[in-house]
Amino acid sequence: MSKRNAILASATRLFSRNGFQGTAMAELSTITGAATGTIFHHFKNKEDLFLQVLNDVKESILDQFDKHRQTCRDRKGLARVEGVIAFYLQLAGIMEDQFLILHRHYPYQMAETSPVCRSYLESIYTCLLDIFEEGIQKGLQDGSVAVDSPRKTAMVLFAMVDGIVRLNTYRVYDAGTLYDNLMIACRRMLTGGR
Amino acid sequence: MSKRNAILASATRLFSRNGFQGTAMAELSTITGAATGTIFHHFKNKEDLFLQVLNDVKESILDQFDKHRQTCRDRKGLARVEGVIAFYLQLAGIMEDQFLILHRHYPYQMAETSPVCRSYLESIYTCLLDIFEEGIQKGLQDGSVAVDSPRKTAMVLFAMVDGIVRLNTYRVYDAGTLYDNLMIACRRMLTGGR
DNA sequence: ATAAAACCCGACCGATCATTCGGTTGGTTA
DNA sequence: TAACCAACCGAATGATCGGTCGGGTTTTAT
Repeated sequence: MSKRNAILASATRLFSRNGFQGTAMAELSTITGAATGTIFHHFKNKEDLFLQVLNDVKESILDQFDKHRQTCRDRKGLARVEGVIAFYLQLAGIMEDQFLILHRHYPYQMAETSPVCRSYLESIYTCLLDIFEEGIQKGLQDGSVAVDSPRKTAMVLFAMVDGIVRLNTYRVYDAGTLYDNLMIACRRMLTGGR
Repeated sequence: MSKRNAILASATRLFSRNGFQGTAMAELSTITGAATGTIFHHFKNKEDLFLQVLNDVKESILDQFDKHRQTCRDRKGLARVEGVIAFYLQLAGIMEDQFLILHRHYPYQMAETSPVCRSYLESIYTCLLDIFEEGIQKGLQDGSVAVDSPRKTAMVLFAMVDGIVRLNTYRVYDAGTLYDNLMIACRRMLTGGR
């Protein structure tokens, strides 16, 4: 692995675990074995490094969901949405650091002044909401789903799943034991019972 | 207002907006007009100050919900839960800073080493979940709610509402327009249609 | 009135921070 | 061979950080 990529990988872990302000360039230097000068050779400053990390996060998440989207083309709408939720929970476990960064404040704060940052976040959330909505739309056609506003329902659904992931990483409660209840809740929300 | 309380109030705002590491004692000193020596006279260090802030957050939130609990004694279970959600959304708007602190990473990180911090967080979440569960239990008795596990349903419900509050403060999307959909989702989750 | 206690001040300290800079290396091109 | 360049290094820098300290002022109790 090139030094640049090693820096990027370690930065992802440090930023997600300790936050932006909580991550020292000196620590990153120690961990990666790269001199501080090397880090600033590859990235013009700390913010730039963070942006590159966020870009990687965006690309890997979008990539994963693009792949997943193709595995459930033929399913019914409701089953598709359920599949997306299961995949989201699974991915949040595998790509813990990437999801953790999205649960921190810094990117959203940065987004208010940096259009690039904002566009990365928008890409991610738009993609996720689109996938949820896609499943709902399909469900409306095949009759497995009955809701008023597909987009808004997708938003509420996403808030629920993401909320559980967040409370899980913060150790407020254990998401594993909630899986079944989450699925039941999802089904009820989308079908209105029956 | 005493200097101590002025410091506490400003610290709440700074910690919530800029985070723990992002808040400088010098800035707090400037804003409150208290010398840094004065701040450290009242609070033994930055962490202690944060704990006091968190304690205040806990007490004010618990206080608000205790008051609210008494205004809906006679309502049916389902209506009670809906009332709690509406109250939660309203409160998250009014007490923005307090809720924002609970959406930051720092308290949960601190909770892993500080039992005091952990107990504050536990008090808050236990109280909130209890209120949700209470409504669900009542609903099971009066027939307005039909679910399997009241506690777990309360967790999923809370994750949904809190998730929306979070995505709202991060400006990912606007919670105001989702109010109706949220309520519908809640009702479906609890009744299973019908 | 007076002593004690509590409150308040801001200059100061050592540590740590992000960032810079002068210089070395190894591979590529002319 | 000579010139070049991107990758790499780490000591040095100035700013900023949390926290201390010695001394002053106000409040309280007796």
